[in-house]
This record gives sequence, structure tokens and C-alpha cells, in this order.
Amino acid sequence: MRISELSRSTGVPVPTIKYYVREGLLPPGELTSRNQAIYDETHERRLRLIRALLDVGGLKVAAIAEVLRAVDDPARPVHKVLGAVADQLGTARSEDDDAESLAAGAAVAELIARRGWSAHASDPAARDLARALAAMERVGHGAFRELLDDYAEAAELVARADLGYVDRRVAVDDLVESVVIGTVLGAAVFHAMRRLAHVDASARLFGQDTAADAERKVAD
Amino acid sequence: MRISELSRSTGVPVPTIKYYVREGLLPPGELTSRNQAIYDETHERRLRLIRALLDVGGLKVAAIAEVLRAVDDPARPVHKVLGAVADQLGTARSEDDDAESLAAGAAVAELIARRGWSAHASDPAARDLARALAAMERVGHGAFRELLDDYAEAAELVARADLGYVDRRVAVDDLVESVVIGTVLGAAVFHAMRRLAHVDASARLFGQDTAADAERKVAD
DNA sequence: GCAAGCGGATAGTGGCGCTATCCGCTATCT
DNA sequence: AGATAGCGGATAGCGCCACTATCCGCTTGC
Repeated sequence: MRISELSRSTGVPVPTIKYYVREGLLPPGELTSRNQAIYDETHERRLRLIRALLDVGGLKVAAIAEVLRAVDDPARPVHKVLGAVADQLGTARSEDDDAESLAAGAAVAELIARRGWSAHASDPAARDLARALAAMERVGHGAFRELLDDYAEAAELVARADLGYVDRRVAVDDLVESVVIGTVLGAAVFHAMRRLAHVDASARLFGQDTAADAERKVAD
Repeated sequence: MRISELSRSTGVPVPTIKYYVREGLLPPGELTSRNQAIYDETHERRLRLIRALLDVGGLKVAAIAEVLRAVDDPARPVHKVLGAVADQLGTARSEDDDAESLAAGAAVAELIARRGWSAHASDPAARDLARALAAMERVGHGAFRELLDDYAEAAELVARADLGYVDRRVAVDDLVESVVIGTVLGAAVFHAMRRLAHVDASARLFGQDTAADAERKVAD
């Protein structure tokens, strides 16, 4: 397969494919001469994965490069890959040591203890959670903490479902890739689902014209 | 309060405040002369909200402008505001009419019917969900659909919690703003929580050194 | 009376995900 | 054998976005 066919079969423009290769997201084609290379279905598959992580997962190109490095690592301990993926999904970078952040960090540590989770408050995900709670506090919604256990319940439900799914796919396909896809795209799926559930809840509470509104909105 | 004090009290640089005013995120200060204006605690509050939606919620400046326009609308039907917010949280823009998208759209319509949700498949959230499922299909994970009902269960749980929270805040504070904050920041909270639950699940499945890994990672 | 700060306007910056162009070479068609 | 389309690789540029820097003439407060 030449690059133009790879482009056609995936819908990704040729210059973009070249760009992905440059950025280390996609392995280069195998050279058959100084300026001719062939690509196969692994490239096609990888390209589709890249687009999914980019368009639906919302990951940055650099983040995808790091995730794929972990995926391609021959000695790939699954939970390390999961950790690499989870880190790229986050936002927190700097240390926050204002009053709200410290309080939020303590609340997160309590939650982890209460839930008996095998995670540490220094985990990037825990830091992001603390960041979000600190932001809630700053806009006068510190009381949102009361929902943490409900959220945790739902998160456990989702995590259990994800694990079961990955477990079922072990024999079928590449385990590591399943974990990556489940984690990243699963987040997008849940995010959309939560919005949909809110639409339903809002319709029940505030009026029954929501579906009609949606119709009209789409017609615009 | 002058602009420099507003900047000091919120941590937002003065030129950035001016930028937000230009973009319509923040109302201008009240002029006391041709080139002097005063700001009050409503500006402070609004500025904190903007930063939360931007930094934690991940909304774009233009999206925040649209959300705040809805919030400030004197005749503000709550479910309209919620709709405006939900739309800004999404990603889908174009029509997808390939095979995967059509199948995914049908799956979403079925889910909505099965759940009895008062939402329509043309709702932006439903489209985003279909988009995510189509992406799953394209990377060979069409079987992920088996998890949809588990996800829906979790989403309902979260939506119920959110509604209860908003209900509790009706008397206390501005209802519309609570809805916005709960929707946007709640998404960030859940996203972090899901990652945390995955860390726990991964630790249980693949090894008990995850907490130690997190410690080491932070030390880097 | 004068430096510091102000509101407002305009232009510039850095990061990111591409995209356009050019080069010399090769595969393929006639 | 010659023409043409396409190739890999390199470099430069683009469009968007969230700021940021600079400048202007004008107050304010010491």
C-alpha cells in the first residue's frame, strides 16, 4: 500500500500522515528504495486509533505520542500503560498550594480512604480531582463535596464495567490497546451520556419541550 | 475597586481582564470619568467563574461568552441555559453519515428509548455519543456497546445527584449559575474520579505497586 | 505639579495541528 | 525510451486561540 492509498482508506490527508510520522505517532513505511515506501494494515489501524484519540478523545498530538510509546513498549506492564494514559488525560501541571487546594486535597485523601481505593493522593488523577474541587470552592460551591460519594459510586460502576470489558477482550485482541481505547474513548462516551442524562433530568424538572427544542436547534 | 485590585484579588493579570471584557465575558467596570472605572464583587465573582470554566472546565473563551450570555439573560428558562451549556461542552460539529455513524446513531436512539429518556437522538449530546461510539467501531471496539447500559446507569446516578444538589441550592444562591457550575465543573470532577477508580481497579488487577509508582512519579 | 495608574485601542507572541511548496528520485504507462 | 504522476523528505507558512505588550491621552492622589 502506498501513502496515497493509506490516505484514501483512512480519510487522513497525505501531508497530515507525513506530519504524524514526523511527530512519532505513526511508524514510517518500509522503504523499498530511496524514496518509495510501503504501508500495511497496521499503519491503517494505527492511523484510525490516532484520529480517534485526537478527535474524540481530545488528546494532544504530543500526548498521543507518549501514550503510543508506552503501548509499543515491548515490555509493557499493563498498569504502567494505563498510568501513562491516565496522566495524559489530565490537566494539572503546577503545584497548587492555596487554601482551597489544600482543603480539597484533604477531602480527596479522605474520599480515597473512605472508599478503600488503592490510589494515593499524589496520583495525577487525585490532583486533578482536588483541582476541580478547589475551583468549586472558589466559585462558592464548596457544598458540591456532598456529592462526592454519589460520584464515586458511579465511577466505580463505570470502572467495573470497563474492567470487565477489558477482561473479556484479553484473548480476542491486543489487551493494551483495549485499555487505552476503553480509557480514552470511554471518557468521551460517558461525558456525552452524562449530558444526555442531564437533558432528560432537566426535561422532567423544567418542562417537556426539550425534545422539540432539540429538533428546532438542529434545523438552524 | 480599581482594575489593579481586581487583578490582585483574583490572580488574573490586568491585560487579561481587559481581554475578557473585550470578548464579552466580563461586563466593563462602571465609568466614573472618561478613563476611570470601578469594579465590585460581582466582577470578582464573575472572573473566578470564568477562570474555573476555562481552566478546569476546559471551555473555550467563545463558548464561555455564549454560556454567560444565556446566564445573564433576564428571562432565563433554566432548561434553556442547561441546553446552551451542554452544547458548548460538546465536540460534534459536522454531519457524519458514514456507515459507522449511522449504526451508532441507531444504537443511541435505541438506548434513549430503552431508558425512557426525554431526549431526542438529534440532541447534540446524543450526536456526540454517537460520534464516540462510531470511533469505537472504527478502531475495532464495536463490542464496547455492551457497556452502554452500565454507563447509562452510572450517568443517571450522577444526574440524579446533580439535580438534588441544584434543588438544594435553589433558595441559597443563584440557581442558573449553580446549574452551569454543576454541569461544567461536575464533568471535570467525574472525569478525575473515573481515572482514580481506574487506578484502583488496575492496582487490584495488575499489581499492588501503583501507589508507590505514583509517589515516584511525583518525585520526578 | 508630577509620577503612577487608568481605560481603550492595536499589534504582536507562542503553541498547536496541520498545510503548501519544493526537491530530486522512481514507478508506471505508452 | 520518454513522459508523467506520484513518492519520501525537508522547510516554511497558515489559521486559530488565549493571551501579552505597547502606546495614547487622561485622571488621581500624593
